[in-house]
Amino acid sequence: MVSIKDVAKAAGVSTATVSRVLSNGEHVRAEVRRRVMEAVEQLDYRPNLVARSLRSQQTNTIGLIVSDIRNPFFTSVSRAVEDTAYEKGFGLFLCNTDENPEKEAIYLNLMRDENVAGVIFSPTRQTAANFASFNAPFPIVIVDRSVGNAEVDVVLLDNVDAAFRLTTHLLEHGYRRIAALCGDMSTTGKERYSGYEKALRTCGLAPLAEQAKFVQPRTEAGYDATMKLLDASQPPDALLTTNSLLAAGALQAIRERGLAIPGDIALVTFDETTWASLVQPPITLIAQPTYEIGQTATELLLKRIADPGRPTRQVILKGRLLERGSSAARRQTAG
Amino acid sequence: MVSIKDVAKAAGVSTATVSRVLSNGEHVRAEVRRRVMEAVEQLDYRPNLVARSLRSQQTNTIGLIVSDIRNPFFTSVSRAVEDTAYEKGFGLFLCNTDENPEKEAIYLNLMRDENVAGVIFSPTRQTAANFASFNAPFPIVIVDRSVGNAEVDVVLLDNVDAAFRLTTHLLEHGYRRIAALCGDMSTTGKERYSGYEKALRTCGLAPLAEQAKFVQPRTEAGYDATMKLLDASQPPDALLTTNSLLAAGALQAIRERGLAIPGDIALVTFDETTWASLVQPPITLIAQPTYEIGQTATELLLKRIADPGRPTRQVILKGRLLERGSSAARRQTAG
DNA sequence: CTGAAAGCGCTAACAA
DNA sequence: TTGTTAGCGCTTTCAG
Repeated sequence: MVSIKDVAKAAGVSTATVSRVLSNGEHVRAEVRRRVMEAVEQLDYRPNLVARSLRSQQTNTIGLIVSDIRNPFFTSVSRAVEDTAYEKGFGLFLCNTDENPEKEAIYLNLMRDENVAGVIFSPTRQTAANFASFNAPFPIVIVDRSVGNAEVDVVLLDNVDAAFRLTTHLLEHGYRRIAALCGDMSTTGKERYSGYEKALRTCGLAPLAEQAKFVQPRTEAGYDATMKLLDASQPPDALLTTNSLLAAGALQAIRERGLAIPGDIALVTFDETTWASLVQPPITLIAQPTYEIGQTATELLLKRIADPGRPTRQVILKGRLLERGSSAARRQTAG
Repeated sequence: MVSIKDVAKAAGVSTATVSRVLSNGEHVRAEVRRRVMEAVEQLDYRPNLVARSLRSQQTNTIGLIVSDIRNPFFTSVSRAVEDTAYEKGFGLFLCNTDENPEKEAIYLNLMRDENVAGVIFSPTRQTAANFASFNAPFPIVIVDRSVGNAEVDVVLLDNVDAAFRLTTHLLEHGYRRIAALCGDMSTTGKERYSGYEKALRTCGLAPLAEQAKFVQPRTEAGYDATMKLLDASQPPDALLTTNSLLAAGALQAIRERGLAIPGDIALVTFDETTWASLVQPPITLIAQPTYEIGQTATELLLKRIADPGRPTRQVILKGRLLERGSSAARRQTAG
C-alpha cells in the first residue's frame, strides 16, 4: 500500500506539500504540483480515506436509514440519494430498520461511530416523537415522515392534501362506503388518515370505525385486513390504502373473493409501482415524486454539512393524482 | 466526544486495558473489567470506528456493487445482504453502476480507499472478462454473473439450465416460434441465451436471428424490441425475456398492440416480482432464490474475510419454474 | 494481568 | 511557498 510518504519521497517534497496538492492545490508552485502529480500517477497513489477521516474528523459518506429498501418508494428514493451523493463525491451507507425503534437507535449510533457526514432518515412515529431529545453529532434530513416541531430539514409529501384529493376523487365518482387501510408505524399513515377523514366530513360523511384501520404497513397485513373488511356485513364499496404494499395485499384479497374492481369495490392507493399500471384495471393512485424526494433530501443534507448554521427548511411536495380504471365512476344504482 | 482516554482515566487504568476489555475481554481481571465497563456505561463511551480502522487496517463495512438497486432482483438481494451483514456486525456500503464499466472501476477503487472488509459485486461482462487482472486488496464475492475461470467465490443461478427449462416448457406447450430478449451487458444474458438455444435445438429447431436479440436490460429496451418483434412479417408465438424489466416492457408492448396472452403470444421471463403474479394472466417465470443468494454471498464473503486462504467456492443454485397462465398450452391449430 | 509507547496515514498549525 | 511537527483515537507489541 503506497502512502503519502512514498509520494513525498518520490517527488522530493514533504508530505504536507503532497497533502496540499491533493486537497486544494493552493499555495503550491506549479512546477512542484506537477512533480507531485507525476509521482501520484506513477505510484498509483490513492489517499487513505480512513486516515483522512480520522484526522479531519469528517467523512465523505452519508447514511440512509429506511424501514425496508424493498418498499418501492424507498427503492426509488435510495437510488436518487445514491446518484446525487455520487455526483458530489459522497458514498452511501444503507440501513433497513423494519420500522423497529430499537434498530433505528442502533443504526443511528452506528452512524455516529462511523463518523458519517450526515444521515437521511425515515423514522417511526415513536422515534419521531422523541426526535428533539436525540441530539446527533451529525446533520439529519428527515424524509417521508414528519417529526413534530423539531428544528430539522424535512422532505415529504403533503399527505393530508394527497389523501384528501384521493378520497374526494372517490366521492366524486359515486363511492360512499369508503374504507381505509393506513400504516400504523409512521406519522405518514396518520396524516393520510386525516386527509381521508377530512374529505369524508366535507361531504357530510364520517369514517366508520370498523372501516378505517391502522395496520402494519406490509402486504400480508393488507391482505388480512382487506379480507376482514370484505367479510363484514356491510362491506365497503371502495378501499383506500396508504402504500403500495398494503395495496398489493388488498388486491390479492379482492381477487380471491372473486370481486370485480371497480364494480364491486374500487381500489386506490399511494405510490406508483410497476404493477399498478400493469394490472387490469390499472390502479388509481397518488404518485409521489420519489426521485425528486431523494435528490432534494440529499442536496439539503450536503448543504447543511457544508453550512451547519443555515436555517432549516421543510420541503413539502404535492402528489400527482393518476386517475385510472380502478376507481371509474360508479354506475347509479337504486338505493 | 468521549474517547478511550476518558474511560481509562475514569476507570483508573491504561487505555490498553480499556481496549482489551472492549475487544475480547481476555487477560483482564474480572474486577478491572467491571470497573472499565462501568466507566464505559457512565460516560456513554462508544469506540471511534474510524480510529479503530486506521489502526487495525480493517473495517466492519462491506460493499455491494450492483447495476441498479431498482431492479427487483437486486433490491431483494441487497436486503438479504444487509440483513446478514447486520447480524454479523457489519455495515453496508451501496453502489449503483448502471452496467457502466467506468463506474464499476470508480466504485471498486472507492471500496479500496474506504478500506472495506470485502465486496459483493455483480460485474458487467467487460469487467468480468478482465477480472483476473484486477487484484483487489479485499475479498470479492461475485453474484448473479460469472467471471470466466478466475479464482473467486461466486453465487449464481444455473442460468443455462433455467433458460433451458423455461424454453422447453414453452415447446411442450405447443409454442414453436419462440423469440428471446436477452440482456446484453452480462454473462447472464449470454448464458440464458445458450439455454434457450439448446432447448430449441433439442427439439430440432434453431433460433431465428431476427427473433433472438441482445438488448439493454431495461424496460424501454424491452418495449422497443418487442414492438419490432410484433411488427415483423412472421411475429413470434411466444416471447422469453431474461429479466423482469424487459418483461415489463414486453408486456406493455403486447398490450398496446392489443394482443392476447397467451392466445396471440405467450410471455415468460426470469425473476418473481409483485406484478408478475398480479397481472392477468399471471406470468410464467423462473423464480430465483434472491434472498438466499444475498445471504449466501454475504456468508461466503465473511468467511473469506475471516480466512483469506480458504478454497474458493462456486454456489450454483437452481431456479424454480412457476408455471402460470401466460404460457398456457396452445390450442391445436391447423397449419 | 497491566502499562508504556509506538504508530496506522493523514492534515493543519506553526515556522521558516 | 514549503517543511517540521504534533496529533486524530485506537490497537498492539513489548516490558514488567
